[in-house]
Amino acid sequence: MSVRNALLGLVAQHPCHGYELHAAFEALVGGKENWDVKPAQIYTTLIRLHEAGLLDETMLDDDSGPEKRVYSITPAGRAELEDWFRTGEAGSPQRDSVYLKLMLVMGLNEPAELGVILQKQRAALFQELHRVTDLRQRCDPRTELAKILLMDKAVMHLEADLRWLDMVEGRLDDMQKQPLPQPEIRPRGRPRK
Amino acid sequence: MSVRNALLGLVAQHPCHGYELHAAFEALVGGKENWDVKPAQIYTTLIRLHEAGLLDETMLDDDSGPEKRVYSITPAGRAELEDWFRTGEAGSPQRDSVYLKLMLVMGLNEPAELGVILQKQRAALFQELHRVTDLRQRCDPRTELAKILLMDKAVMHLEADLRWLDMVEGRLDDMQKQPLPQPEIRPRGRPRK
DNA sequence: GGTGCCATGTAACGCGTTACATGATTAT
DNA sequence: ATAATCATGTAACGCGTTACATGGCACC
Repeated sequence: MSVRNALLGLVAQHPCHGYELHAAFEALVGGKENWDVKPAQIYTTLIRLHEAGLLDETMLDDDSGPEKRVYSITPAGRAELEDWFRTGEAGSPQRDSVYLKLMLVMGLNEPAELGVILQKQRAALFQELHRVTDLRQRCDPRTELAKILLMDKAVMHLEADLRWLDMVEGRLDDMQKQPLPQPEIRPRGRPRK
Repeated sequence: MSVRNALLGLVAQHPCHGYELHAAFEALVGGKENWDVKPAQIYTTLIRLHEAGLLDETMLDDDSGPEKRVYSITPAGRAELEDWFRTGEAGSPQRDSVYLKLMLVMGLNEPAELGVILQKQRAALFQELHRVTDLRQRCDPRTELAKILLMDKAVMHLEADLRWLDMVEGRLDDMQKQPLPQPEIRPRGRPRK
């Protein structure tokens, strides 16, 4: 959902065609390393924004290559953009695959796997942490402050993930004593009062 | 991508039909509060898993309601499940909408909006933090240890987000001195070496 | 025997990815 | 002229959500 809004915001700065917007988006988020948007998504999203009446579209044929669709923002688009700006978002809760793995493995009674999973997960997090801190070091603080902030956030989340893994490991023994939560299947028909 | 694997894992415990799996998934992740999977996704995902040869499907008509499709795991399915278990995942990098908002608003030269955005975001994070800590308090530590771990992770991430907002606020003045990163548009044709 | 709700799906759409198609431009 | 690569898309699919459809069960 963010790409859609980001495109609105970019077109709001000045009218653009798809290729420009792809490049602008990439510059905005600090390169493919951080967020690799594919051209296809740019183009299809622009079409939907146009169909929704948030962008105007006009064909332009300067004589420098293929015809371009140039988009500009409509009043409705600007309104939706302002709405987005003023809306706080709290990252959607708990879709944690590590948690799922642990629970499922416990259900399958393969306790030996538990250690392996935690180990692999820890390794992946460390590797990513290394990659990001590395990228961060290479940023020029005079011209890429924003990018640095992004990396800082990533680092903080990765560190939180690692601390959480420690917590989990500390409580593994306790957890193994608990059964998988059983689903509640209700009888059919109208509920008896 | 996790629903798919979670369903594999649940069917691996014992053969199931769609309704059961929906209930089992919900129990596994600790209720709609944490992860609200819609039945539609369960059913369509099961179909894809079957088409991919990871699940077997047989129709069952016990005389208690509509016919059910009962799924059981195939060897290929079990293999893919084990693969998933042994694979570490590091949450995909930086698709941060707050960052996007800040950058775009700065580009539009509406510096007054910056404070509003941070304020709304902080409010949303606090509210979510309150909701989660509340849920956590209500968990029974003797029977819902796993759920508590999930909540703890959510809390840690929300706290990280709030600390990051503080960092951002501290550097807002510096950031406003920097222009939007400009996209690089290359000339057409073959690059001159 | 209606009525309402529960169980089990199907259809249609939005977002995102991968693969492919088409024509333009330039180096050789 | 050819080949390479750039610029601009379209097509098809997976995941996820919302809305709708169908038929059985329980209750009045």
